Amino acid sequence: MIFENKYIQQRIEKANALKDAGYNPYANNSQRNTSIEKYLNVNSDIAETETKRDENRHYIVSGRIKFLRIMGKASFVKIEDESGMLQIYISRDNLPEGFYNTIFKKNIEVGDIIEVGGFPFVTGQGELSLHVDSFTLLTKAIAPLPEKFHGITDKEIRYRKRYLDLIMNSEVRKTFQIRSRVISLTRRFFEDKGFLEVETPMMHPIAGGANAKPFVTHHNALDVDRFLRIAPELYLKRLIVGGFEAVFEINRNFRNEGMDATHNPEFTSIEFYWAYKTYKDLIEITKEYFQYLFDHLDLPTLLPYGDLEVNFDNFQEIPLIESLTSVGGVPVDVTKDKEKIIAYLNEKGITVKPGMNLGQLQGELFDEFVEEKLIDPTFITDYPVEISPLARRNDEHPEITERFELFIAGREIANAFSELNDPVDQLSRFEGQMAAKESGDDEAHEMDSDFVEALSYGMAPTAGQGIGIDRLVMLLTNEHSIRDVLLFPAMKPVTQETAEDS
RNA sequence: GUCUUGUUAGCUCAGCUGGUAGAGCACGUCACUUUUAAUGAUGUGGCCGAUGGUUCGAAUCCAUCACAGGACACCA
Repeated sequence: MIFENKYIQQRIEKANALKDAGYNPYANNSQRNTSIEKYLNVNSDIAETETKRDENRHYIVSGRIKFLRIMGKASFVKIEDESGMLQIYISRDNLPEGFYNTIFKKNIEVGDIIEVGGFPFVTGQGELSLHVDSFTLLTKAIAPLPEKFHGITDKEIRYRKRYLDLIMNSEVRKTFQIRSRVISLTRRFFEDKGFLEVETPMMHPIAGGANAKPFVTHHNALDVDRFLRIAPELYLKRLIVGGFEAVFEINRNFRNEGMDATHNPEFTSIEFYWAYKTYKDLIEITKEYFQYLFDHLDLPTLLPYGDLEVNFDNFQEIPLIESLTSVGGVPVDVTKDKEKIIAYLNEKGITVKPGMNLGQLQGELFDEFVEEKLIDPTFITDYPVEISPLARRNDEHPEITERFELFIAGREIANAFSELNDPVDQLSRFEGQMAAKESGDDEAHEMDSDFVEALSYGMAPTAGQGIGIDRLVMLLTNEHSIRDVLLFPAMKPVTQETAEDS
């Protein structure tokens, strides 16, 4: 039985006592006329007055009781709404006869949501407060809140019961407010640039656009399996074929893989595609985008991240092969030779899967020796074609692609390239991926012949980019686990749940 | 998936080399009309994550399992 806990029983009894006394413990007649933040702002002048009070002003505020200090015939209570915390002063003689002793002191407690009216005054300790002359219980909380000083620190409870985390930790609310603003600003930035926001399918017949294992579901009416999308890329490019010249989509992707500090099975990205542009233009718009975010979020461009400090005025641009040497310290002659790379990696105690090609090995070197050293924002450009199945080849150097990934604080934030629009090349790249899949790479890209057919009608030269919103928010809020920027991160069910459900 | 550390009251945590459980907050009762984690007095509260084992005796030792945190692997 869910309410068998004795503290909950006790509070249910209080709710019943209130009902018996004619007070609805779940009243629905809120008269609130200001937020706590506004109240504190509007009345900040009271401190300057001689009496430190103004009985001619009157406000009604609402909030959850966070602290309750009862001192005989008067009490101080701290209530919190979304905007902030306010101290209210309640004295017996300012409320109806008997209310203070028999209702307030007996049946109101921390966690309850109340509404009070009164006038502003400043206490002897100098705190702007509300002198209460009317008191209404709006919602009785029958479950006791966690301890008032330490709050709730158990990460498991914080993630599983995010509502408790939000009640107890106001800075958590702040993180999610920033997240919301980042998404809103991102939308506005691209709209202002003339991009059109579109919605493409979340359920795909072929899971394409990235290398990842998909979630599978079944469509009964058609009796076909569908894959939750791993990326919207191939649909957005179909729209470019259709004649839209600048589109973007902000939404969830799903990948059926491991979970850790930077991976959640569902995550949010923005992908945008821009016709008649190249990856060089994307570098410029990306810098502009970050500038825009920092301006509107009012963040310092020298941003702390854990022990690191990231300088957002210092965007770097380094070709991947060059970075292996200049950042990773790998000798130049090693970076261009398959056998030497394998020998070099082995020497460093790293074993590689047999049959890797030069591009994959260069990627391996990058992951191993470069990625974590890229602290200030760095565009790594010119990726090997073998590890870029959807990117356009460089006209002069067909073994590399017109692509970049943006790294910040040692982590990949964005992936972008001039799109491959040669349908014959695209077909053969898919075939190469098929071959890789045959030889055991179960995350190789699926053949999508409908997409190849779309390209065959002609896609204007286009540049496209994806940005991981969760990781971006982590960076901007100095959070180090993706779970701290997801309101409801994925969790394993606890045993009891599964037993009851089955 | 591997390694590692946790899981004790509603919450935050003690509990040493095995001898039937402790604190603070919260809650109950009493006192208190300017407090700031209010204070003082007093009391209630526990299947010590689950299941087995060792033992006269297990919160404590061992094994298995579950969940979580961290690290690694995987995820270009």
